[in-house]
Amino acid sequence: MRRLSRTMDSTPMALYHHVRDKDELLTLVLEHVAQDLPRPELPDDPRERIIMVCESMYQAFIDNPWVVPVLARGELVGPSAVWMTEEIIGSLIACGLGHEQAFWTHQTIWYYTAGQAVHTPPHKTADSEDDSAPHYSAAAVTDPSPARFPHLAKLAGDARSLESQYSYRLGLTHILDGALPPGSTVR
Amino acid sequence: MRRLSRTMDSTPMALYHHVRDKDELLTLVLEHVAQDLPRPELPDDPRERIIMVCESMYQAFIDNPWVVPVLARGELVGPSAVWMTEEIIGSLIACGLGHEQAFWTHQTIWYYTAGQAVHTPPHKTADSEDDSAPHYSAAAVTDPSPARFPHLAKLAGDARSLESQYSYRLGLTHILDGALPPGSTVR
DNA sequence: ACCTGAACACCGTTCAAGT
DNA sequence: ACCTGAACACCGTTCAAGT
Repeated sequence: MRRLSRTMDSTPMALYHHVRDKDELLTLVLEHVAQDLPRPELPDDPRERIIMVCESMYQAFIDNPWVVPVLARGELVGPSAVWMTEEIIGSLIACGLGHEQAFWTHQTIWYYTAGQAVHTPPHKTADSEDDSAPHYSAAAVTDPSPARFPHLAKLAGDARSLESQYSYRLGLTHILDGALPPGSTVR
Repeated sequence: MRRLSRTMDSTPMALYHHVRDKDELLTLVLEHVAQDLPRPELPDDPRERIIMVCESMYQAFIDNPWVVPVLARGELVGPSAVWMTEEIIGSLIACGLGHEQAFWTHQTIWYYTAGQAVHTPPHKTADSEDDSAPHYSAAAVTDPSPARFPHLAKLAGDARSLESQYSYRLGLTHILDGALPPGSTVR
């Protein structure tokens, strides 16, 4: 609130005349973002629809990282983004799931998406400025002892390239493969 | 830091003589928590091993919710918890995955686990006290218009019971079913 | 070596007051 | 109706000083 009011050359308290709370402000911005989300043309195949909706949802989180912790508090999604939930559940049903299964699978997808979004560092913006203040940075698990952690040791070298090859889509397709009835779609 | 020092009847600055940073302190506590984690006896079947390790990982997050955002910053896991990663990747390989596939599937599981942990509200502790300060609470998607959101409308009534029936294990098994080669285990 | 006090630059929010 | 200033109760951290 203080920072925002500063960018507007105003006082913190001016904001409180338009908004009860920081929470109310966040909700309003959330809905604003939700309204601006592009609504892509979806393919006919329900499995492909799910993937496309989920990827735009994921992209929305990457573009607006602050949203994820706010949504995690469980308040609201911004009504203008509800079509995504509807679309995912509907397409899951079209893939042959029952209503309950569809709901649960949506839940799984949601957790996966939010989890990855939380762990994806926000865009390096211009004002990152490479800080160079050393702070305390813990030694990562760069070289695990091969004796105790043989598999990690084997992976250690290629960790970066492996991580870069991982994609949101990969995990999503695994979830779908595991949740959808076999043969629901050509694949 | 200030709050902690207050509970110790000390000054904020006393802490800084033992620790460079808030980050260093967090890392130390993180490692302390990691060391106290119970290490369950694991079954022989690799798929069951994965499930058991993941569930204790998930339980650890539920018990220590503050850990999740800290880990999300990507610094460190606490060396004493690395055995979990090793165990999961090893068991995935034992299920028939290649090293890369195992790494990626572990990644998927991790995102799913973190995502669900973030969304699970912390234990209602005694000091929650039901606040009763109304604040701003957004109207949830309780009754979606059946015209625009037919599936959500159908689910709306049972949302609570459906959510309560959902379990961490369900999503996890879906991921495993989708990621593991077919017939890798009896199922 | 270990701790303290004062200070700096932040937060969200309340309350009484100004136009 | 809209904005302000002073105040309260918070943050993490630095810096000079005390024992």
